[in-house]
Amino acid sequence: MAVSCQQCEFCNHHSCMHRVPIFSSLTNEEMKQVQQIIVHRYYKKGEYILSPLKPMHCLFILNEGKVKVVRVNQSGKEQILYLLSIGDFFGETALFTGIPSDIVVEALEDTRLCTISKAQFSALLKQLPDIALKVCEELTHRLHRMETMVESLGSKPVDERMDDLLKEFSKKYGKYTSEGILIQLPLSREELANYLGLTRETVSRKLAKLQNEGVLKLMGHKQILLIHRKK
Amino acid sequence: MAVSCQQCEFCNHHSCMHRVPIFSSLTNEEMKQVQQIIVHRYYKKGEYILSPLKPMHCLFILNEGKVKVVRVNQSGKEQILYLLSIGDFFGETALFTGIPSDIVVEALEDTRLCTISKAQFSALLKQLPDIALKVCEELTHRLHRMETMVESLGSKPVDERMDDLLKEFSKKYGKYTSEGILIQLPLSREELANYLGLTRETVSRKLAKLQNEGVLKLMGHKQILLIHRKK
DNA sequence: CGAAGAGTTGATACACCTCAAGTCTTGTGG
DNA sequence: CCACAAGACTTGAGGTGTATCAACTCTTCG
Repeated sequence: MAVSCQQCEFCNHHSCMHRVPIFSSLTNEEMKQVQQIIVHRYYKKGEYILSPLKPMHCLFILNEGKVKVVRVNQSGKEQILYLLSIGDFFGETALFTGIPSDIVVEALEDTRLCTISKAQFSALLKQLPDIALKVCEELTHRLHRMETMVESLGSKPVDERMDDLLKEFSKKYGKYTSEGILIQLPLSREELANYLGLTRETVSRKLAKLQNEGVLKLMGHKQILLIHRKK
Repeated sequence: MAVSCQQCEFCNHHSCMHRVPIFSSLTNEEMKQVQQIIVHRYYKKGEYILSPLKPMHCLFILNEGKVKVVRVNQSGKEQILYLLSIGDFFGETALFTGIPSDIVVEALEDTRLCTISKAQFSALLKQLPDIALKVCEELTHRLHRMETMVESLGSKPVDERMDDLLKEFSKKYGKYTSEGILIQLPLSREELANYLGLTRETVSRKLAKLQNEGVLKLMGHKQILLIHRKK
């Protein structure tokens, strides 16, 4: 259950502002002001934060935890669009367009986030135009990310998509060890498949193949050790 | 060859401004001011407007014609990302991020566009913050479009992707006639394939199948008649 | 420790890709 | 305006890789 915590023990409001790119250009005074209108919310692992059945017209900014952003099509198949972490935001579609929300956002871990209502964010943008610039930058990065994903799904062979995924995950979730890079997987095999446009079985087989080739080592269901030399 | 036309016979500078969403909120006075810094360029059908070999750090706004925005991967395969028409812009990646340009933009028809240098656009955004808001809106629409494309390439069967393409094209390029919707195709079969993540042969076969089913009628290489009842 | 859920592996089917040959458009030049 | 050549498209045959279905094994967590 989501807990709203205008003043809660979990977080230092001041420090969390600094982690958010779209507010990075603000002065301390301005940040204090933004803190006034932020509502903190807390979600447990597995909870739905947003879905077409439960639309919320506000901007969500991730403060702690990880979420997946998913499209579910008519036949029930999921396509993962984003894996978001600290500093990332979502909910922009409802804020800047009239398009009804068609995404599902689910907490992959216990997650804490800041929310700002549409009305208050609009007012904020008018008052502190620098934020709009930062939002443009962030949106452009996101757009570039999606374009790369379109290229990948549309015209890259599956093996290459797997390599790219391992590269991405080693950067985002990997830790260097003496034997290689240890990746803490935030997704199940099925979710990996839904990210890559494949089936769970194919992902299994591809990972097994890479293990046989000595590229990586599967450590239980939730960790992968990338052997050095291959990135 | 690109022709720069600060004052040219092709275009009425004033009227073209009104067609561009990102400038739609401006007063006449402000529009006049924007017109001062715009450089018009003209490209012939088939010309490359932008490519990694010829990066240009400016915002491009389409005034007349159509362009395709493409990613080309190492093995030479093309993935079409966007088909842009009047009022659309591109070049935002170079403007808002430090990411080197990795797209190719090619004129599908004789094309006229407005360009604004990075420096002047930055100044403009500071001076007229409403523009930044409009840019956010447009970027969000583009992002939503790309997310739909990711969903489509990642988790929709090919037949459904074809249907979606026909729907999209009938809206963008179709004209109502007594027999159905006549689509003027801006793309070759190969380009359609590069848009859908398929091969030219598969597109041919799918279209032939739809023709056999009475859904559409192929009229030469560049037109499709969508028979009524099926959208 | 045990049960439920997640993952793996195998056999088979099928859809798309590849390669190749042939046909049709289209636009140009006579 | 017609003929023709080049390019675009279509069609066929065969191969490949991923999806599907099913049985089984392994992790994980209460």
